[in-house]
Amino acid sequence: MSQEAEWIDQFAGLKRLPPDVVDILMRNSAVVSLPSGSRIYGPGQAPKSYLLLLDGSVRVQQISETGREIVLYRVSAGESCALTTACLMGYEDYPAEAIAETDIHAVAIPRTTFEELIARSHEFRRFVFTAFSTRVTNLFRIIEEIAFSRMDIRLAHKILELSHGADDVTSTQQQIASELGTAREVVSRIFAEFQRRGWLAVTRGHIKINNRPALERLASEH
Amino acid sequence: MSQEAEWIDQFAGLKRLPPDVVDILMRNSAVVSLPSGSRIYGPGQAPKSYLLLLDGSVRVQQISETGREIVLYRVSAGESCALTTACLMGYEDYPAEAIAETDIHAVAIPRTTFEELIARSHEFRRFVFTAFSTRVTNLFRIIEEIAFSRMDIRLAHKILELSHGADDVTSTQQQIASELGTAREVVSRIFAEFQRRGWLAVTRGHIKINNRPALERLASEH
DNA sequence: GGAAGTATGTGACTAAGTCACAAAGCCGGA
DNA sequence: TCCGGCTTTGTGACTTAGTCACATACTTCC
Repeated sequence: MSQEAEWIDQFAGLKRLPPDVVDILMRNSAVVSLPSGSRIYGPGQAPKSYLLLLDGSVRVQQISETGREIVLYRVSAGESCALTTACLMGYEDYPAEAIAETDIHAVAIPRTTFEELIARSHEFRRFVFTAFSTRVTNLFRIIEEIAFSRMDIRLAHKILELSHGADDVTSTQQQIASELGTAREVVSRIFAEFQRRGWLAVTRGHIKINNRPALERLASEH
Repeated sequence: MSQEAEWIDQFAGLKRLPPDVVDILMRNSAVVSLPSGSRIYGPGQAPKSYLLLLDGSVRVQQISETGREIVLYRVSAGESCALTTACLMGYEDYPAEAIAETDIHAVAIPRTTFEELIARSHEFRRFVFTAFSTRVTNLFRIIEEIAFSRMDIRLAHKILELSHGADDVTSTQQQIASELGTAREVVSRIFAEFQRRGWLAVTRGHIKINNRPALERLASEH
């Protein structure tokens, strides 16, 4: 129980749950582990429980018939698979694919327990709906980006995002292309231009940022 | 009250609500009317209540800085503004814009009542989450289309959708371009090609379908 | 009938995606 | 250590999509 009391602290939105609700949550949830690379949900693999991620990272993406991919969002430690849950509750098939990017630990809440928590607790509702709206807002942003933004701007943005403030990014061009839903050749050509300008140094599987302000300036153009 | 009892029948998912829940719903909701063209939500104009559309049609769209638009989805009579509501409950700003396409009548449920209904009724939760997952599924489909589909295929698809089974569509090329998030010139050129093939006849503000099977064949190429 | 406003067509150009293939880097085994 | 196979990256040639500028055509209404 003390171990369980620990995990709940990872979720800011759940800290204020009343004790009886915490009790229901604890009794009916389980901590699960999955190895890196496992497919958590996908078409024909409907979600069965609400997941709260304790550790690791989950990538949610769509794959086209021609094999091109686009990353819709990531679920990180301390977050929940909010949209999946909507599909779970609406009994709809989940049309995207969720892949564990690292080994992960998560709390699994069965559908019936999830419903009970929703019914009982204002705080839990708030937690769930806030997660929803964050994801939906983010999806809207992605649609806007794909439809209206230039690829060089999106790429500058993505490199800065992947760098986490450091100057080195370890990723292949194909992986970055998949993040953005474009073709590898396009990434290669834009990188060539960025290198020509002295903003980056690109080697196999690796990008070094040499002029962060320039990238930030370009990224902010949208 | 009999008038109110009528509107609830328009929503298949609400028919089985228990009487006490119906009572709460009736006491705390109001039927509102808005003229065609009114902006219902938008950035800086946060939703204040959950809307159930009785009559008319609402277009939810995004507008880029350069003025290009894209339609995300429509809310029709008998449906709810599900995504908006998530933002309402999550207290996040709604990043898209909802416009009444026709004069509309809708039932407005205040946030606090909405929460009470969610807490009390399994059927109401089911109704809300089903609407939610339908919208999210649809957003995923749009992202896939924008990112991976050819414009001629998307355009064929859209014309068939706008035709509602008839052979005439009344719409300007600019309106169709906005639906698809592309530029008017692109629509004009693809129409030129469709006309060359004898599939369409295009006049000012009007499209006549002359070869529906051909359009369907192209649209189904996905 | 003409003016103003709206809608459509088109050329020239840039950006992005596709296809085919070459070249370079990496890794493991002989 | 060197070689072969695999992965990653680069590039030319081409198609598709979006942008900009402007011409032309249709409508409406005075």
